[in-house]
Amino acid sequence: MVSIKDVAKKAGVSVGVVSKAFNNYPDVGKETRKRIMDIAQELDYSPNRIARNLSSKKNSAISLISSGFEENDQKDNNSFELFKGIYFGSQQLNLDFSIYFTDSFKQQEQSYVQFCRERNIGGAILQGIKLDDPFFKEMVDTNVPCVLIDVVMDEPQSCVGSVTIQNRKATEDLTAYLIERGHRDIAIMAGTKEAYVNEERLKGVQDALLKHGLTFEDKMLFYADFDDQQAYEKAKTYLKTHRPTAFVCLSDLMAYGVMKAAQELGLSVPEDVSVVGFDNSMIAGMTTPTITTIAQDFFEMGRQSALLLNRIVNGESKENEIYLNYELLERESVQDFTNSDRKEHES
Amino acid sequence: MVSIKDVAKKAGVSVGVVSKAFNNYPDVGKETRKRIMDIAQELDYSPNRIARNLSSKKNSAISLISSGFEENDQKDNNSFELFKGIYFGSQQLNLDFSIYFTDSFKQQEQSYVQFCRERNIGGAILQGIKLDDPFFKEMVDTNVPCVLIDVVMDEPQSCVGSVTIQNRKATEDLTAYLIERGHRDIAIMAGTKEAYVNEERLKGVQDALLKHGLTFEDKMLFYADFDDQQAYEKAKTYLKTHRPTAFVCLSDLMAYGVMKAAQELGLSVPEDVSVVGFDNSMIAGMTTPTITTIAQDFFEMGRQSALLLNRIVNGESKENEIYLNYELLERESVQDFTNSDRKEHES
DNA sequence: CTGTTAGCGCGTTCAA
DNA sequence: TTGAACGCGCTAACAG
Repeated sequence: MVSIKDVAKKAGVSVGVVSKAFNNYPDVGKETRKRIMDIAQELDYSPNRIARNLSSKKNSAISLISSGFEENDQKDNNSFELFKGIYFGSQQLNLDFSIYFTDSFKQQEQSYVQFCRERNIGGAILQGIKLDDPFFKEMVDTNVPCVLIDVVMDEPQSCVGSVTIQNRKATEDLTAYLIERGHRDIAIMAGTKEAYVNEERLKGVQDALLKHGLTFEDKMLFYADFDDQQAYEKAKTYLKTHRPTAFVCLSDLMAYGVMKAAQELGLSVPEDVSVVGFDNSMIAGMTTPTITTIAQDFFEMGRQSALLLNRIVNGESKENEIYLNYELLERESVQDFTNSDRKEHES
Repeated sequence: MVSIKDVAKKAGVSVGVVSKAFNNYPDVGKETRKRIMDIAQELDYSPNRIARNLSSKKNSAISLISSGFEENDQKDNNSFELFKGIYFGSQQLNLDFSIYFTDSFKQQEQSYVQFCRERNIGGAILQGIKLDDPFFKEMVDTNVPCVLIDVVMDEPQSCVGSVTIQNRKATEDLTAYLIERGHRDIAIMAGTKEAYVNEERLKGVQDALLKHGLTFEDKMLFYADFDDQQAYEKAKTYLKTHRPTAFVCLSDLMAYGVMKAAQELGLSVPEDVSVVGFDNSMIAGMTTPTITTIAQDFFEMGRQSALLLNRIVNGESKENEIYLNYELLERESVQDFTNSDRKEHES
C-alpha cells in the first residue's frame, strides 16, 4: 500500500508538506505542491480516510440509525429512497456514511452513542425511533448531533434537528378534498398508535372534519399498524355492515388493503367507496384504480437531513426544523359527488 | 472521550494488557481481565474501531458497490432487500459495512479500488456492474476480493465469487409451465440486452421452447430495459395487431406493464392473454390479477454474499459460486387451456 | 502473566 | 516555505 511516506520520499520532501498539500494549506510552495500532486497521481495515491480521521480528530462521518425498518418496509421502498437521499447528501459533503439498523428482535442492541463513538461518527440521522427510546435520550444527553426523520421534539434541543413534511396539514388537505367532493361519511384507517406521524396525520383529519362541521367518531377509526393485510381485514369486517363513502388511509399500503377488501366484497372503487392514501409509494400508481394520495419526496428528505446534520455538527445551523413540501396527487380512487361529469369535461 | 489509556490507568495496568483483554488473548490474568472489564464497563469504554483497524492492518470492513441503481430501483425494493441482507451478513461477521453507489450520470466516478483503499476495505460486493467495467477489471487485477451479484464470470478468478440463482433454469421452468398449460404462441418481454441475467433468462426461455418443439422467433422478442413503461408501450403496439396467448416477462415490473397494456386494450388477463414475471417483487402480489412469477430471496442473496466475501478475504473459500434456490410461484395471471376447471377442484 | 516499545497513516504544532 | 517531532487510539512484538 502506497502511503504518504512514499510520495514524500519520491518528491524529496517531508510527509508534513505532503499532508499540507493535500489539505490545501496556503503555506506550500506552488512549485512543490504541483510536484507533490503529480507524483501522487503517478503513484495512484490518495490519503487514507481512516488514518486521517484518527489523526485530525475531526470525525467526517455521519450515520443513519434506523429502527424497526424490518416490519413494513419489505413492501415499501420509501426507506430506500430516504437512504439514498442521505447517501447523496453525505457524498455532496464528502462525508463518510455508515448505517446502523436496529430492531426489536435483536436482543442485545448496542447503544447508539457507543456505535458512534467506536466509529468516530459525528452525528446521526434517526429514522423510526421513538422519542422515549433510552438510547435516543442518551444521544441527546451526550450532545451527539441528531436529525430526526418525521419526528419533531416537543422541546427543541440545540443538537437535535428534524426533517419532515407538515403531516397534519397534509391530511387536513386530503380530508378536505374528500369533503369538498361531497363525502360526509368518512372512515379512517390509521397506522400505529404510538407513531408520531400517525398522531399528526390523525389530528389533521380531525381538523378538516371539525372545520367542515363534521364529527370525528371513534367508531370509524381503525388501527392497522401501517400494514396492508391488517387494513384489509379491518376494512372487510367493517364494510360488511357499514357503507362509508370514503376511507382516509394514513398510508398507501393500507389504502391498497382497503381497496382490496372493498373489491372482494363486490364494491367498486371509487364508485361505491372512495379511498385516499398517504406517501405516494410506488404502489399507489400501480393499483386498480390508482390511489389519490399525498406525495412526499423521501429522497430529498434524506438529502436535506444529511445537510442539516452537517450544519448542526459544525454549529452553523440557524433553523433546526425543516419542513419539506408535499403535494396532493389526484388520481382515480375518489368519487366526486358534486359534479360527477366534471372530470370528463376537464380532460 | 474515554480511551484505552483511561481504563489502563484506572485499572493500574498498562495499555497493552487492556488491549489483550479486549482481544481475548489467553495470556491475561483471570483476575486482571475481570478488573479491566469491570472498569471498562464503569467508564463506558469500548475500543475505537477506526484506531483498531489502523493499527492491526486487518481491514474488517466490506463494501457494497452498486452501479446503475438509480434507474429502475425506484420502483423496486429488491435492491433494498439485497442491501439489508448484506448488512445483516456483515453484522453477523462483525464487519463494518459501507456502500458506494455509482451511476452513469456521475461524471467523475472514483475508482473502486481507490474507494476501498481509502477506507481500508478488504473486499466488495458488486451489484449491477458490467463485466467490462474498467474499474471492475482493476479490482480483479489488484486482487481485491469481490463477490458478484447475479453475474458469473467466464473464467473463474480466485478472488472473485458469485451469488445468484440459476436464472436460465428458472425461465426454462417458467416457460415450460406455460407450454404445459397449452400455450404455444408465446411472446417475450426481455430487459436490457447487455445484462447478464437478461441473457441467461433469455436462454432459458429458448431452452424450453426448443425442448417442446417450438421455435424461438425474433418477431416475438421485445426489449424494455426492465422498465414497466417501456414494456407497456411495446406490448400495446404489439397487441394491437397480434394475439399471443402468453407473455414471458423477464421481470415483474415489465409484467405489470404488459398487463396494463392488455387491459387497456380490453383484453383480460389471464383469459385473453397470460402473463408471467420474474423476481417476485412486492408488486407481483398486489396487481390485478396477481402475477405468477419466479421468487428469489434477495435478502438471503445479500447475506450469502457477505459470508462468501468474508471467506474469500480470509482465503477459506472452497467454492466461489453460490446458487440459491428459487421457486415458481403460481398465482392468477396464467390461463390453463388443458384443464380449465382443475383450479376449481383443487382449491 | 505484565510492561515497554514501536509503529499504523496521517494532521499539526513548533522551529528552522 | 519546509522539516522534525509528537500524538490520535490502538495492536503487536518483545522483554522481563
